[in-house]
Amino acid sequence: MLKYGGRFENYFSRHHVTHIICSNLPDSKIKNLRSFSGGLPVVKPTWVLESVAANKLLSWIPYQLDQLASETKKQPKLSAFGFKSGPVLDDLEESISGQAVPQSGIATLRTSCSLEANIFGKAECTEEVEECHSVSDDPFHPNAAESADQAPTYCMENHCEVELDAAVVVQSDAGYHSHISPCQDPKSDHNDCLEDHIIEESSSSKTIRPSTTGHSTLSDANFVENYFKFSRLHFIGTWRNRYRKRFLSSANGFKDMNPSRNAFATSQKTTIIHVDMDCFFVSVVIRKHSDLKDKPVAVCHSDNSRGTAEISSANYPARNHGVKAGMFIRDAKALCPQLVILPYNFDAYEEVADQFYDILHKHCNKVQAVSCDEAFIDVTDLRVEDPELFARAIRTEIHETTGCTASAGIAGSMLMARVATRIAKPDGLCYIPSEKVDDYLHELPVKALPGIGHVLEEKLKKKQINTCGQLRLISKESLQKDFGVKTGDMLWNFSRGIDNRLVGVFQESKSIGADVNWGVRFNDLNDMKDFLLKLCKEVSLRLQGCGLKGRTITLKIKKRRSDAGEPVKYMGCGDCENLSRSVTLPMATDDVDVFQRITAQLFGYFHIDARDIRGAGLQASKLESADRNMRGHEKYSIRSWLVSSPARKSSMAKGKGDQLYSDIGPPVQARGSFSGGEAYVAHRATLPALHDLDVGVIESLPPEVLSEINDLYAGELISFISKKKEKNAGNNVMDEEQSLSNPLVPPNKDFVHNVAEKIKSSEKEDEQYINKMIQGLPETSGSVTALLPETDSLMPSSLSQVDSSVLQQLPEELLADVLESLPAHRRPDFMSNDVYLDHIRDQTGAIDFLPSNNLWVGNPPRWVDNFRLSSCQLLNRIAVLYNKSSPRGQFSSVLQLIMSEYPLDDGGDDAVNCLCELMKQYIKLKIETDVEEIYTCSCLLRRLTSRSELFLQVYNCIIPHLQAAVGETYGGDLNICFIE
DNA sequence: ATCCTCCCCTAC
DNA sequence: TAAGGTAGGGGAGGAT
Repeated sequence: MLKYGGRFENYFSRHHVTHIICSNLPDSKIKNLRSFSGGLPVVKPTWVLESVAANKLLSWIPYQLDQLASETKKQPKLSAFGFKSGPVLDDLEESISGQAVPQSGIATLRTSCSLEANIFGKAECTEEVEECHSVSDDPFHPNAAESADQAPTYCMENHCEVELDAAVVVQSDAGYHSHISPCQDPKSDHNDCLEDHIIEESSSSKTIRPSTTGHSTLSDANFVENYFKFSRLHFIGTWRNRYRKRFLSSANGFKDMNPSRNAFATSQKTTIIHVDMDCFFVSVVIRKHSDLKDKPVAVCHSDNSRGTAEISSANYPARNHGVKAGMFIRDAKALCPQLVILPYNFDAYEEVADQFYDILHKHCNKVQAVSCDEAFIDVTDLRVEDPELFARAIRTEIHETTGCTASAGIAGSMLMARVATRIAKPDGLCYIPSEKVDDYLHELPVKALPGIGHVLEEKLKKKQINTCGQLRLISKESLQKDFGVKTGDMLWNFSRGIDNRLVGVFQESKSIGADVNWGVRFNDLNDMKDFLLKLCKEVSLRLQGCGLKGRTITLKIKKRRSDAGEPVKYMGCGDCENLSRSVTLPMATDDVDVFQRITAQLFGYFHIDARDIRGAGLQASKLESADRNMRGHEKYSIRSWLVSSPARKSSMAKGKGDQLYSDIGPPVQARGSFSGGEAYVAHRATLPALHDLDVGVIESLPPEVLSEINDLYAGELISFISKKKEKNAGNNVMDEEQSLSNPLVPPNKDFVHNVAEKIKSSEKEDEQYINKMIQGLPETSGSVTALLPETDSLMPSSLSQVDSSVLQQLPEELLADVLESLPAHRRPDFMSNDVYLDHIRDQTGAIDFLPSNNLWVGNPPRWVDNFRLSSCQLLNRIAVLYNKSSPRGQFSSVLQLIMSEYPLDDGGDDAVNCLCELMKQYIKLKIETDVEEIYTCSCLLRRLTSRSELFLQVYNCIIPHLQAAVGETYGGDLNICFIE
């Protein structure tokens, strides 16, 4: 902002700016902005999309100025030609006045969108500013630079305790009683003492806890962060990632006992050992307190015997009283009043799990981790003489090292090894030789088979199937019919002890996500928005922690069932409907802002009352490594754009250019994607020959794009252009004059120069056309049609080539002329009707453009994934699909798609008009019900202007329309500018 | 036929 | 009060 200096002052007054919405400025700059603007209210809401990088935007500005200046030269007094007053006219008139258009290109930043009317209530300007400050205090806010350092959770490494303890000290938040565990204090030896201690901690935490923290999203600003710290399920769920980092990223601790015998493996009978620690969470916590081992102990967050805290793990003495994992503490205490409740000690779990796996890896190179306390090892290759002896040795070592017991099962398959462990528990060993599989399985309850949970168990029960023996009586076909092909197959195999899975097959992550389904309560949608942002942040961090990016983003919402009351479980989610929506992007991302946008969009699909939300989760799937993603990016590079698509190249090649400005180029995101000499050598041969390029088009590209293309041609492009210009200098006197006389026109981006180039390199009819144009073309057709090469008519070949906003401002008679003179057969299928309808609607006021109130969008159809369509094709498709009108979705998702992946090159006027019409109708449709969606659209659209002339046109057409609609609907005439 | 999304189920 | 996460697999049904 400071770059533009004092010009801003003029800018604010000239445009009657009343509010400033800014998305991406630090507070210090906001202060400056306020003073520049003479104290205008600055709104910095969290929902504002992050704006396009200033350098990208600015790269297009000279280009736009070019066009403006050229047009205004030819049409100095637009009103004289009967143009109706309107934004287009205003824009043009303003630029004619010369000095009003700053060279810095601020004009292109000007835009209008006044949504505070809806979001904040427009009367409370001062409060908006306050809101702005409170938002910026949020550590999760994108503007809070330090937020990345405050990453919570275990995913980071093993610093958990340090971080948490620090948090306790710094925040004076004594709520984390479970980490002030008495078990960490070797002096606390007595049971009574332990209990006292815990009770004391619990009660003290109650009194000390600041009022700002709490048990729900309503009362704790850092709820998500804290929640994961304290969640046992989160610990379990994320453990595998930590394990991978520790044990699979290096050969550390691995030992191949007998590599030379691998060759015999095939002839060897497989031997698998399943090792499982006994009641892990309890054992670890009491491992140094032998006096507790015979007493009933359970691990739980709370010792409040009236409460609904869940027992996570109970030792065998407790189980003997009927205490089970998952039970509410009040029920457990009812069954066993003397039950000792101990808090979690996640760090201890981590430590013991490491010891456990150190031991396994030390003895065997084929280890498959199931969880922190359970693993399979394949000892076939070790050719141990006595697997039982081997397993016993491991169990002993585990016990000696960790102070906790482990049970083990030995069998010929993972399935049977697991069944064996189940029999062996607690603290035992069981070997099931293959000939005894049937004996063990016959009476085994089906629920004991892996993959059969309570639902499947119930279904089987209904069919009188309780044991594996009974299950075997059912034919495979019947099982597959009732439970599906794979599940039926699994049931059939497992009931016979058949399991062909292999130990140690490393699996890549397929998805990464974060869910919170406890303590989730919202008063309104702003609460939800905040919460979703935190989820986005969390998922983004987790992805980055794994070096992955995701293409599919899924939002899950738990919605209270209408008949469900407050859940039995304190702050639980209760009986909920589970909803989920996903979007697949063509480019994988780990960008929190992208997540935020998409998430907001997905959330919009649910149309849900914030007060009914009981939980939410965000997941990224279709994962790609961040590195691979970079390489994939090259697909969208300028090089590939140049070499891969004849259709695109053709419009840049001379003699074929339909539109001088149409082929603006590939997405700016492709910049810098390749510059190495090798790439040049490899691809130079496939580039179009220099003399095939249309110099005018090349020259009109933004400098950095031009520079990149120049690199492609090893620097020959620039000199080629210079030579070409010298050669043509004599014929371009007029250009020079115009260029000099208009200080706004950068010399190397002169529109008329391009036209002259066009003349030089075009066929005869083009020359004829341009001559006509210079002689005094009717200005009525506007800028776009003026650029069209018409060989036999001054009229555009179809209305699709006309900027409809210009068209609408034509004097009525002229419009009628235009419409009538069009050859009907040249109208594009989907567009001509739209424009006609606009015209007719003006006269009759009757025809509804929209087939229904539903606009297609939602997930992209498959062609989006598979092809790189030109934006023109894309928009055609959008229009077609739009008219088909499948009932769901928001337009912003289409724009999002366009922005994130499409090479915005050959839009063409069809695309412009199509999108303009779509947008107008969409605005009309949504302005009252979902103004934020409209806002999102306009923001996306605006970002696209920096990438494509096509969207610049659409944007210029739409914004006045939007402004009018906002004014009409909300009665305001706010003029708000977006500042990068 | 094959893929996709939106669920549900399962395991720890 | 209490911290009901995470991830893979599969099925139904629809789109291509």
